[in-house]
Amino acid sequence: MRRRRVTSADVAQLAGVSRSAVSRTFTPGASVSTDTRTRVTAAATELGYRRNALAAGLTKNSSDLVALVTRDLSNPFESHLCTFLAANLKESGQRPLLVHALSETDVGPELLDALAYPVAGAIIAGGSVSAKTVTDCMGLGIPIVLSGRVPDTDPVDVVTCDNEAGVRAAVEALVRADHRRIAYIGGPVSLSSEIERSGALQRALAERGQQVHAEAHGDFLFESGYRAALDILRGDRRPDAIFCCNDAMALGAMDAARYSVGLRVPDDLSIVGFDDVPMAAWPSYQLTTVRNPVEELAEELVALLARRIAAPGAPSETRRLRPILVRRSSARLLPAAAPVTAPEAAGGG
Amino acid sequence: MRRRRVTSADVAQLAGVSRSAVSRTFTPGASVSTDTRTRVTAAATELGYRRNALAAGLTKNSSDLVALVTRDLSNPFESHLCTFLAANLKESGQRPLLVHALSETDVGPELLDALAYPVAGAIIAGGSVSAKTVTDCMGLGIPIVLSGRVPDTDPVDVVTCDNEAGVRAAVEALVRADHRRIAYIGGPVSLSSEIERSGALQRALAERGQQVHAEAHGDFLFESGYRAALDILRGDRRPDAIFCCNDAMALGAMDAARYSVGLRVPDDLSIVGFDDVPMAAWPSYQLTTVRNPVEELAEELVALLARRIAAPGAPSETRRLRPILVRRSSARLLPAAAPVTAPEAAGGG
DNA sequence: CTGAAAGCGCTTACAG
DNA sequence: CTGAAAGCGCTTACAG
Repeated sequence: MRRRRVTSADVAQLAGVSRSAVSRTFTPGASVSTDTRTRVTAAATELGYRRNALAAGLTKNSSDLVALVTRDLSNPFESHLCTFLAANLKESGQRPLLVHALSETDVGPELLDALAYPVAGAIIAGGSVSAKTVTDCMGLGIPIVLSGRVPDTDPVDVVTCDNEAGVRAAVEALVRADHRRIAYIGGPVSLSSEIERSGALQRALAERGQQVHAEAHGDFLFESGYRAALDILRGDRRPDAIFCCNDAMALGAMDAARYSVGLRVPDDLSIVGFDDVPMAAWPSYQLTTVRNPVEELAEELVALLARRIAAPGAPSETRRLRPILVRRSSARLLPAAAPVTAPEAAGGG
Repeated sequence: MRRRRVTSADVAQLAGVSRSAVSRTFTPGASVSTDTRTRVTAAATELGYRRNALAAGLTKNSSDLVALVTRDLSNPFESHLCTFLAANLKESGQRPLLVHALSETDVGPELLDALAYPVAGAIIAGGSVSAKTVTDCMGLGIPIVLSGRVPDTDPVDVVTCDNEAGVRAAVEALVRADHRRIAYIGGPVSLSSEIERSGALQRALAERGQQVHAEAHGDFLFESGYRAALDILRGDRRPDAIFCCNDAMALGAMDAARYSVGLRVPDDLSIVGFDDVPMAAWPSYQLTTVRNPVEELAEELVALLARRIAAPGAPSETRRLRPILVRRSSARLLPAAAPVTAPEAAGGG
């Protein structure tokens, strides 16, 4: 029972105007008389006219579609980010075309495939992007902004958090509370967030005459944090703190410490995460963590994309958002020197 | 530096064939000679040709786009479902156009808006749909399938789990283990999953000569489960078990019981959830829950949509998936009568 | 401000 | 199997 779609010609006829007039009525900023606009609007309502975005896009060779690339929506940080991205995109009159990437190391294939649609741009919310993919997109004139991942090669717009400052704040708080054997659970070694955070950890510790006490790697998921913690905690030289590259692994590590090794957190072992996903605040965990400002991240990504669309030639930009150390009971820390919620307190050194 | 898009005409010229031939080469099942196909493919590769999905869709008045309607991707069940939906859609050659609904009670406005694109259909993964919205979509000839929500009016395709059987299995296990004061934490009273599960709970208890011991309602989020549990547990007549309409609230309830009221779970209080989200299996919770088969749900939704697209006139269908009671340590239960993982064990009464 | 006309890139009967 | 031609529904110079 698929009715013939009502077109601008139908509306034009009913309103007694040309199709151009109909088009103009629905194009913000176009010049139409009030009278025409009124009649067109009335006719459109009566007929239930809905502009065909496909046809509009064809003509303009662009659309209100934005490729939203994700890797794993089951990852709480990623899904949280996508919620905010969806809201922000809607607000700016754009629609997310969801691109589900398979490979952790390059979302290229799926992204390129999605470019069958003349998307206005692409936002990489999850997964990584190879230098080649960035080049390809730029060659095709597709604006692209990345969340969190800093590719070492091509210049591209990125919004990420200031990992150095975040890690530094965590280390400072741990060391000040006399932690001397700080272990690390990292993510996949090729990812920029892992590279930046582990590097920052080494530097921050070195400045304080320490070094990473033990290290293991996971895949950013709970289970891998659990296993990594077991590896670390079963060695002879037990750490007094574990810093984790993200919250999901930190939660896993905490469960391993408590339920498999029988340690008290934070009395026997402090645990610190990174991101501040909703679960970090749950009573069972009360995870001390570096808050990755996800709401701001979403806003900036959409804003940066808009800027890039408006000015394709502008120099690329990397925006670093201020993280905040959120003190909860999973780490044995001294009282904060300054109110932790004040913006100054977020700074590193 | 937006290059002119390479079109089928460019490919046709290079290959020395007509545009029709190019189109046929990229249309599965169309008749093209091997020779033509080879030359077209070569030319397309050389030029970096990418079929313009917008133009293709315009002609066919349909597309490979499927509206994927969500309400809150921060909800673990919903995001988990979307992960699988994205994978299944990709497999069937479709692309999700992400529609972010604002209202819990009717995703209509955003969905209708998204129909500016000639989507092949719509999948409602989150949020509810009003009868009017269903009618509107059917009037527009847009196939629509719902996850979990059973609208009381219009006939529409639905995939949901057998709530009656799931709740019954949980109640049976609780009662068999001598629970006599079973409380309930429900979701928003207008949602079909709430209606079905609370109804099933009452019936299952009534058959065993019991009734709901106490009741409170939340919004399916952790915090609301926490608060609802406090309400229930602070009354004089303390329950010996709480059955929750979904896992997120069950986890909140467990934390409230343990950390705010000081109860031992399951010694003082059994807690049972519904869904089996990943966190339910975490050592801190070990939540006994009714598993909502999310992977199968995603598969069936995509399959049902495909069927509906192929046969628009077929009678509408409601598929109920078999839930399974997953026994973990949050509820004091007797050993399962039969192997819990065997399909027969999922049955209700 | 307005309309006639061309064009966006593809697909699909149609005729061969 | 193949190509010429019409058409999908809209937008955009262009001329008025």
